[in-house]
Amino acid sequence: MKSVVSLENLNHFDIKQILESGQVFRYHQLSNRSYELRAKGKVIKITQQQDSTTALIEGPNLGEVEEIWSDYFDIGTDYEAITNTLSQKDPHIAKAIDFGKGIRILKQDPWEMIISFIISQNKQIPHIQQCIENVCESFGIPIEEGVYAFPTPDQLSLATEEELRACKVGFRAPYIMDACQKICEGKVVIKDLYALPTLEAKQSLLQIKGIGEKVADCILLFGFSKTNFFPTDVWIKRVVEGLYFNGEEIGLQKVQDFAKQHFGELAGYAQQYLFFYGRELALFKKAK
DNA sequence: CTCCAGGGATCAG
DNA sequence: CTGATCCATGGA
Repeated sequence: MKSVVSLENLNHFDIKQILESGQVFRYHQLSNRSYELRAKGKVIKITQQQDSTTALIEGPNLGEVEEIWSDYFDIGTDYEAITNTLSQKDPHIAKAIDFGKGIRILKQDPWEMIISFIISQNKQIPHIQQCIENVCESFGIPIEEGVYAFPTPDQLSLATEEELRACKVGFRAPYIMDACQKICEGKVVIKDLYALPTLEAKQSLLQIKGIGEKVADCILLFGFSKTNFFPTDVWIKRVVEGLYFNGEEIGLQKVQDFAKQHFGELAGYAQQYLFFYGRELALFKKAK
């Protein structure tokens, strides 16, 4: 049965900016302020109303539980305070925030983040999205016609390497298998990672093949709300070098060090604003 | 055709 | 420890 949930009294909430800032993959635009989103085992249509302070969430079998979605969209976090603090750091981040002040960092499923960002390495965003859909179709349970839930660890652990390669994940197939194995055997325990000190949580994730510095940071930021991490990919590196170092190539490590000391505990939020700003305006494209 | 993508594992020095 | 090379796949 069709049901509707509404999020009200929203601020710092722009559905386009939230979904298109690179943190989430299973969505597509339906119309101007309306998107289909596949998350939490559901397919929803989310539409931001004209007044911008209300968003309607529609879909089958949503139940009456609004908390699920207000948690997912991080409604409890005070973005006014975050953006005020960050904007005072320097004019560049202030401009990036002004450009994308409706961004929020979603609270996504950690397991889905693990697999999604393993797939993401050395791929373009549309390819990542396609591969994830392939994996869901092959191993997830159907939600509705033609749409499948993200497979659980148990479900995905049944996949053979050949079946995974058929999903076009290429050399990442063994990485996915290793992630399934370590989660299912309890070598990496997702629930425990929330409580662990952030660096220990990261060390745990780094045991999984295919998870390195950047992928681990994405998983921690988007799946575990560890908002002090600053995932540094080729894009954010170029943006930081372009804005803060006059376009000079200072290297990955120095970009990370700079972000950590400059943005401190809010580095993860800063990364989202800078990523969306740099990517949306196509600033600092390839070096040559 | 060549180059590269929200990188990481592996190998060479 | 740092740097080069390889890894599938698809689009520019």
